[in-house]
Amino acid sequence: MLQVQFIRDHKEEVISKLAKRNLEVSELIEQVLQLDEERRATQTQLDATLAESNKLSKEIGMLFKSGKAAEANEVKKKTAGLKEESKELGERLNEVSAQLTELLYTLPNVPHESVPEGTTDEDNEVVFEEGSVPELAEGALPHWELAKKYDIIDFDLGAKITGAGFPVYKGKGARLQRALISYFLDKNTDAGYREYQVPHVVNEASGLGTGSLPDKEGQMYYIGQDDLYLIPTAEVPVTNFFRDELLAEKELPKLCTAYTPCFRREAGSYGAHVRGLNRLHQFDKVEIVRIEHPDRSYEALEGMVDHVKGILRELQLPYRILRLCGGDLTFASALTYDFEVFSTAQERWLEISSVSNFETFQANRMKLRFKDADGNKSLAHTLNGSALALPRVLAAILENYQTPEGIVIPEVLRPYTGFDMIS
RNA sequence: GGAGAAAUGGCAGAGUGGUCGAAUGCGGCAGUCUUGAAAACUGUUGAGGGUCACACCUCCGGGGGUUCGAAUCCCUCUUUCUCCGCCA
Repeated sequence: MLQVQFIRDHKEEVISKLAKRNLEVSELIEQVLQLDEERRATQTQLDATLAESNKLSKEIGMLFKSGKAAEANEVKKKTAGLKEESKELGERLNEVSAQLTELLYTLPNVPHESVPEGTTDEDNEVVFEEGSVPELAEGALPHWELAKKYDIIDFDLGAKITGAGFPVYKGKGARLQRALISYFLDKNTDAGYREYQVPHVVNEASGLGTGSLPDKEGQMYYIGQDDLYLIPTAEVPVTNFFRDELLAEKELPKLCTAYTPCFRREAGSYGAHVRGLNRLHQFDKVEIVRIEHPDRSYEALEGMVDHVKGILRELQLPYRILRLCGGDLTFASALTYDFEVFSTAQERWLEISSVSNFETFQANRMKLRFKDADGNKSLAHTLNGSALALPRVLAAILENYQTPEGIVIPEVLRPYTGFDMIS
């Protein structure tokens, strides 16, 4: 959520920068500013009314104490109107504030200046590319065929017990999955991230904090009976550790990593591009989250990008990095780098990580602040990234490492799998 | 799931209707003393809104109510603890 103060001070800048997201918000901004003014005016009126009745109450208290009951009762009469007035003003204030918040919730984050113009994923800017695409032998298969051939992932079994998009990993497939999780977590903790295991369901406040709620697309699974949401990513529980916190400046940065399953309804996405592991309702992901000082958040973002690079390099997968254009940027993000691996048998790029700086957007929603040595309080910056999302990495490994003899396990994973080949 | 108790500032912990944003202790910060440090002593130290700055307003788990006035009384929700039941 953008800060009202910021919108007030940088109105034109907000409008022109949001135009990068192909949004025309000048009217909305006017409404916001108008509501904000009304809110403050109402607050001032309410404060004055309350001040007056506080004064009278004290007077009554004094009179009663000194035994002047008659005079006290006389003063009492004066408070009736004030009470009515403050009640009305209070209701109006709540209403205006709610309207303002609702409007602010509809405004996405202001893109960073380096975000390229554009409307779709076609306009994303390739900023880096590395690794070579392996030459596959004749008869190379897509991962869903390989999964069947070696009996390591069972989509039908998952469909039977749950539904489409909930695969069952079997035998060496399950073991490889576990190996990847351990490997990623080790890489992250080696880089200074503290490991967490977190709940896989969150409450509404947490969803609002990261911008996952309001959930207009119905992306999250909702458990109505208990008013909880299945997490779409570990970002939600982990970032919300710090909701309503006032950190000391020296506590920054906070580096966290967590493995969780992720649940996404993905309503309306069907077709060839969602085959196999390409898009699932439940998948595993290891996430990294950072809470940063505003002065260092972009440095941190680049550091996260380098970190993910290092992992892909070790796995020896061909990958590229995209800087997302304004039209493709997610709601809360100011700047996002997507990582894609090349899946050889499908001959397409698969997104396996998304690394973003949210600046103060989430911090403002969740009141995540820090205090410097002089006692000044500021919103912190939040960042996160996948390191990494499992299923597509698995898909790429299966496809890129296939040989006529079987699937070769990447060197770095062998200590974790305990085998070097799936055949 | 049933019965009971509790939730106060960074922490501990007073406060049961009136000048309480809240005693006291610890912690933090600043100073005195000291070559330096510790100890001791002195001062200071919650958050949000609002203002050029004051004033002023709000906040004692969340929400609602009673009252001229609520940390204090009532209702409700959440969480924690104790006991019982169930259970990986």
